Amino acid sequence: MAALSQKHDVFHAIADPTRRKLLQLLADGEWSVTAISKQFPISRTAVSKHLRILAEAGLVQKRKTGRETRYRLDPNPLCELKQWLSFYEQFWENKLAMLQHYVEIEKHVAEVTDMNKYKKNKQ
Amino acid sequence: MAALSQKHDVFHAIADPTRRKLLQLLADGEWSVTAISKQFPISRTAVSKHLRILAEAGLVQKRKTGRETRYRLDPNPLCELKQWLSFYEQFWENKLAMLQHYVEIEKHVAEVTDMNKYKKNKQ
DNA sequence: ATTTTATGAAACCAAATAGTTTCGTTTTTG
DNA sequence: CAAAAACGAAACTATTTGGTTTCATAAAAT
Repeated sequence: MAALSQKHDVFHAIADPTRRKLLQLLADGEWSVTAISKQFPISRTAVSKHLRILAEAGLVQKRKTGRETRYRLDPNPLCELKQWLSFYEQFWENKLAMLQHYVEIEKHVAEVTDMNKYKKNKQ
Repeated sequence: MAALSQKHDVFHAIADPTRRKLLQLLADGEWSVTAISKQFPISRTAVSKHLRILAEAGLVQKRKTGRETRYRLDPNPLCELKQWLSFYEQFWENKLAMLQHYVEIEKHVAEVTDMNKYKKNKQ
């Protein structure tokens, strides 16, 4: 269900370093294609194609405003990645003491997950 | 040390669905190339090449025993992925609304850093 | 000693990737 | 209206990818 076998999934989308940089940039807000392109050493068309791939993976959303097309981050598909990762965390959490910081996050997640059992709808 | 810019990084390694299945299989223990190949519809040589890519990314380790080469999971490089992901977790509050508690810290950082350009994208 | 098994290297191939340049369309600006 | 700006589609190219088959080598089994 989460693993819809579309042409461009999240794993593929984030495999490219340029696309990861695009995501990082778009975390900052909404940008037009030209504005984005100025931050990269490749052509506008190349950037545009990367954005299309990110959009197909659901990682960005586009909005037309006049002659501009603006893109913004949509991080939701990264949940699939997180789920995938979570499976492997059991294998490393005992090994790596150096990840103190991120292990802390895990603790939080674990606590929250436990809280699910008696959660009150807060929305 | 984790972020060595080698030819096959973690992001690239896990982009391929076959390689993800390999990792999943190897989570189960140590397997010889032939044993692994029997679980896949592709040739042994193809599996072998995938394993090499995984090994270059540090995600599996190999051990020769007699004429066999056995591979096993090494999840440590996934930490880089986790770190990458952790940056974006602040943005997907819909899915992990319950993490608000923790995310508050991150939001503070984000606001201070990006005060000028911060835009709220409600949907 | 011979054969079988396990494996990687090499050569090859089709398709996908990441990039380019060119061109047409739409919207804004002068 | 005419020119410029913003963009995507299309055609083209070089490289990478994921797969194959073939072959050589080392270890195990007969």
